[in-house]
Amino acid sequence: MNPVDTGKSGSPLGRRLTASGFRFTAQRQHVYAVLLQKRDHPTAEDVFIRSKRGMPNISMATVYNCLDALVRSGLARQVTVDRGATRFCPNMHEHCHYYCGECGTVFDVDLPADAPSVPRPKGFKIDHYDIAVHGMCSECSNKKKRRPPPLQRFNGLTV
Amino acid sequence: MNPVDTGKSGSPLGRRLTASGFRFTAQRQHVYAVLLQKRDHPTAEDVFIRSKRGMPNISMATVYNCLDALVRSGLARQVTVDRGATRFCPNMHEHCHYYCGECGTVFDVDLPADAPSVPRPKGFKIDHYDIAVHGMCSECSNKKKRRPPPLQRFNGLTV
DNA sequence: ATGCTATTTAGAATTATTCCAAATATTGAC
DNA sequence: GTCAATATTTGGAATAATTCTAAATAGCAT
Repeated sequence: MNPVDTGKSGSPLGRRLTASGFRFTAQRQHVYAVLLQKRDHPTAEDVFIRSKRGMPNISMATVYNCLDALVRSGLARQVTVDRGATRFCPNMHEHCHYYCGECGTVFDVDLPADAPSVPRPKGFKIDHYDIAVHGMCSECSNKKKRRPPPLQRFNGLTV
Repeated sequence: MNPVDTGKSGSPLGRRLTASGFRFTAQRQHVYAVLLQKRDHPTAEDVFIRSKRGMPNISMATVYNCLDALVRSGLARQVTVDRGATRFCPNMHEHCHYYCGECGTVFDVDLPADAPSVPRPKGFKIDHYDIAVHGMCSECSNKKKRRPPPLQRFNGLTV
């Protein structure tokens, strides 16, 4: 069915959860499937809405719980590129996130093998690192070029 | 007075703000001084509390506005290492943030001159990038080693 | 099948941030 | 320096994001 796993208890998903001390539940399986299905870095609320399609009674609290379990089990990553809702990403390859401050899109770019390793301060135990690149995607820069004037500042907010 | 600037209108601060289309105000000057004073990556609320010491009538909305203006003027950076309140950092050198998931501390580590540059996808205009290293600081790892058992899981939260 | 305990649920509660409208302050022009 | 134009500040309300709670349910080891 799904490109990656989403299987029963003996599946990678089930094993990962169990190995991290979590139980394998229908909700976690479903939320994980939802994450894999559309890799557009959805927020918890996005995941909630998508999850309800196949599991109408799932609750927001459960979605948060499942996402946490997935993150703690190494099956997904939290993406906090800016203020506002946290997003989630099931891509566990070493990659960085490109964030367009115009339209809010986030996309992955795999890091080259000769990864830009980070300094390791004495005593600090590194779990993982996140690289977020902020800027403007090509679509948005094109739009900007065409329509330059209609731009005003209200209370420090550019609209 | 302050190690960096914080001066009057002709100061770096004033010039930076003006160059970005912002006005130079006492509140922005004060908030910036507060940021420089204790570089522990305070949240907006921390900044609010600290700012009230020298400027008792400043409001939370103003603190947000000032912090935004500073960020947009290139005088401070937003630090979003995890869910929860955004933090602020006046260190504009190229550096990365080390975040201890145990105690929540964030500290800076300057990047070596031969910086780990990131890929530049075609058409994407890079403004800046953030590197957040997640793990456990030395203090916390020491504490953990000494007291290993008292650790329980409540609703997916490790306490 | 049974018991222990994690998980789920709905909704309340909390936290973080943004919005609003009126008062005030800054800046540039005269 | 005065004035007008407009950005900023304020306090409070409103919204958004996340966490908490207690009771019902379900997973897993025995």
